[in-house]
Amino acid sequence: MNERFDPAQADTRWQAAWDEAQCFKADDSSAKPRSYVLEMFPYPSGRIHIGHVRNYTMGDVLARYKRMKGFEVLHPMGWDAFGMPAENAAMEKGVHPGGWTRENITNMKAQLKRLGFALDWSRELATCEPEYYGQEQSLFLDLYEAGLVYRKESAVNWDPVDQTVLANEQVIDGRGWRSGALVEKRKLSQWFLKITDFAEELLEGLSTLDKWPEKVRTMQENWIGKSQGLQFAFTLSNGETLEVYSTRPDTIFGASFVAVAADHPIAQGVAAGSQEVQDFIALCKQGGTTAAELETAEKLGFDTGITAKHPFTGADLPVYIANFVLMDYGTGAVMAVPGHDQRDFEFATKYDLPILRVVAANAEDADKPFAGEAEAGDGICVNSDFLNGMSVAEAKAAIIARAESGGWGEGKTVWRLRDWGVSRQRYWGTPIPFIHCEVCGVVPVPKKQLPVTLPEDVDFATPGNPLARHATWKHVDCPQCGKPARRETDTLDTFVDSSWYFLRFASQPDDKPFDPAQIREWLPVEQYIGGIEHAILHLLYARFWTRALARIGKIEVKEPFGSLFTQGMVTHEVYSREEDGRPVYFGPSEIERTADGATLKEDGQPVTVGKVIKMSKSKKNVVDPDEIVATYGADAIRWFMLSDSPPERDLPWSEAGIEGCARFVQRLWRLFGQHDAAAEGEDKAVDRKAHQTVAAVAEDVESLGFNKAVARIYELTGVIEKAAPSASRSAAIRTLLLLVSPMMPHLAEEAYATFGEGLVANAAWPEVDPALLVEDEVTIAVQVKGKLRDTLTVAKGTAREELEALALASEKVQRALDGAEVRKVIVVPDRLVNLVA
RNA sequence: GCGGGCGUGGCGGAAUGGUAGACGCCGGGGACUUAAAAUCCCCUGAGCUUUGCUCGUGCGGGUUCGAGUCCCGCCGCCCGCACCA
Repeated sequence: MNERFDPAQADTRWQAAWDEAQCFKADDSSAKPRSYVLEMFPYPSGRIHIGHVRNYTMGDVLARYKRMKGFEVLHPMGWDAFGMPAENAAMEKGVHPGGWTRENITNMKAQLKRLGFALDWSRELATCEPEYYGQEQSLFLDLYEAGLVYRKESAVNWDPVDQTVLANEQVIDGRGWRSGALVEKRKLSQWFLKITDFAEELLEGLSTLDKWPEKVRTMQENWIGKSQGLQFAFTLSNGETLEVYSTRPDTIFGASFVAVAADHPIAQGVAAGSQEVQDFIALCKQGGTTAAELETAEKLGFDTGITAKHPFTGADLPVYIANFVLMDYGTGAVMAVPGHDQRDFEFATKYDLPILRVVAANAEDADKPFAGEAEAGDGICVNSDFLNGMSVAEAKAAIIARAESGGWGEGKTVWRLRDWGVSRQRYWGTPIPFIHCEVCGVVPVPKKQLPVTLPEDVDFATPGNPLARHATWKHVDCPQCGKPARRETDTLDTFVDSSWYFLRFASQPDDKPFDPAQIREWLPVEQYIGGIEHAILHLLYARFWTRALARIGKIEVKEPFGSLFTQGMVTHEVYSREEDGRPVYFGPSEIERTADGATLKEDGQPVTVGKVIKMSKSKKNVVDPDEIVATYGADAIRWFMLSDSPPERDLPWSEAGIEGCARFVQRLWRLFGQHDAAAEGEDKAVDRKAHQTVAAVAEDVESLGFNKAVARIYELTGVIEKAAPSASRSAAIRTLLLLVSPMMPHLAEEAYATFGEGLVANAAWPEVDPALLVEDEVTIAVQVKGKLRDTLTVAKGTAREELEALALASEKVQRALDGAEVRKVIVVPDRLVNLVA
């Protein structure tokens, strides 16, 4: 063997060998148990970044490990290839989105290959290819037939920069999630998916996802936002009625005013005759929507002069227009109970409205004053006529029953979740397969005419939708009546593309989206790995799409991802200098890092070492995976991605760290070179350590505790290095090689080749001898009054009495006792002895 | 404001209620070398009167023979959500 491992030549050689042997091709007809390991597929931006490397390395280690454990593993890769950046590139550089995207895919695929991932490239897919999006159109038509797709005129979130419609989820603090531009409201005819039909199911389903992070489940639960309450109508003094919704109908006797949103019809009606009201409404709409602004925003109201009659007391409650009431939730109007709702409390305080107590800890507290804030908690009803004495829950049920029997209201469940608007006025997306005919209306494209492909000749010189202004593309004959008609020019939200790609990976026939039999074999995905930023959007849509396909009988599985893991970001220090009052940033490659600071290589002068934050181009604190691979090899960067930080937390990148990893690669190489099949002799300690490590690393990998697995591998390496040559030592070297092979596959292959046993990629995970997991000697802690004073090395299973005697015999213990009488002795066998004096 | 998470050496982090700081990085010392690189060995929480002792897991209490771990109350940081009736 060579003295040094040379990744530059070994990496590509083994990557070619795996391709040649088709090692990672998943066999659909395999008799082995299945394991589907999936990482979120990337957008083909052109270059992979270090976050991809971390994500895919984790998945790769798990996939390779599962293969070694005897599973038929599906570990595929593809491209989330539609979307805005390709059109931006077209506008900026004059390149075609298709050409730009496909070139990026070629580059990024080469980059992924250089990292040696065990992927089944035969199943590679790109959502921008007609083979994929044509099948998506077919599924879309199926959902349409099932009544889960519809069109409606709706006010949409219009992004003036991207010139497109955004879903609610894509609007963050009133700004487009991609462009950051302030979103406007516009009325457009839009395509929708009936995700609200699945609200209950999607909520219920969360409870079955016990291998998902609690945090993600909570976020989805909040997003779906189920609430139960009473909807009822007030009769107004002007003769109209006003529907309100309340989740606290038990507090109805505490209502002291009614509030409507600024854009509620009542408000609009009052505004028609009053400039003052119009000004107030304008003021309400002006308010910011960021968290900080909302928190400090003052409650503002305008008395309309109208009153509402209380259904029980008959009191006339003033109707206010209030800035804290939202038009798009519930009915856009609320009954305000200041005593038991903080917003109402603040409002009532400001406008000097009555604050009544209708819930108290007990009946004696019925007239207890409020301590400057509303009491939203549980208790019993007071000052509430027939509800008095009931708990909040009882009173809710009672009032709803009363309203329903009286016919003036009904119990109602309100959801925060809205239907999913999927229309995008863009070119680079899946064409929505419909035709608009003046005679027949909206007509689906017949399935045999699919795919509806995108035209190639498009211009991006002006903003707006290139499909809509294309000279010929949209002109077609109506499939029903044959008269001239017009194609739908909207394309689908790219989140639709990523809502079923995991099904297409499992099965990709030419003539249909997938084969249900294969879906049954592979799904659900055993382990899904990706970024937390997809906690709501992608993951909720994929769950919905899967359930929708299940409902119409296309598949059986209801939850696509059995276990979900969200990995942390890769971070790095920021280097900067102040120049002309603003910071100038430098990349890590321009910097010389010293013990207590950093200097710029170019001039040798110091730079400021800033915080460790997420890598971003604007701060220049990025490293290029390709450069790292070229310098240190694929195995070193893979090892770094797994080391030190727990995978769910952020991983701070450092140049010293990657060098340490590269050193360890060489250290292992030297150790592997010491493998000697002819060595003789047993070394029980080495045997034991090796077997314990196999068991522990298996456990760590299965729970994705890669940092712990790495630490154990270091330990075993240290033990073997120090051991004298023996058959045990050689066996341990071989074991170590197998353990690191999922993590450092190139190094492992290069060394394994000298054993003449074929590819380590096809090797089995080492068997564990349970007898060797148990130590026969243990170290016992001896404490005096809970403080460690000595340790004893004894045979495992030494009797309590003997341990106590040995402990008392210790000189150190006697000194610590200092003649005091031992009053109590606690013995935990094989663990410790505690002498209490 | 609500929900969730986290606070352990210079740094990343280990620790079924049972020897705190595994493992790695940084740093220091030494060996090898003409020299360097590479490699190997040793040290590396703080303090002290250094065969050893004391303190030490954000702060203050508590439970326990024994608490980083459990309970109560604070402080700080991070993430998510948010005038959702």
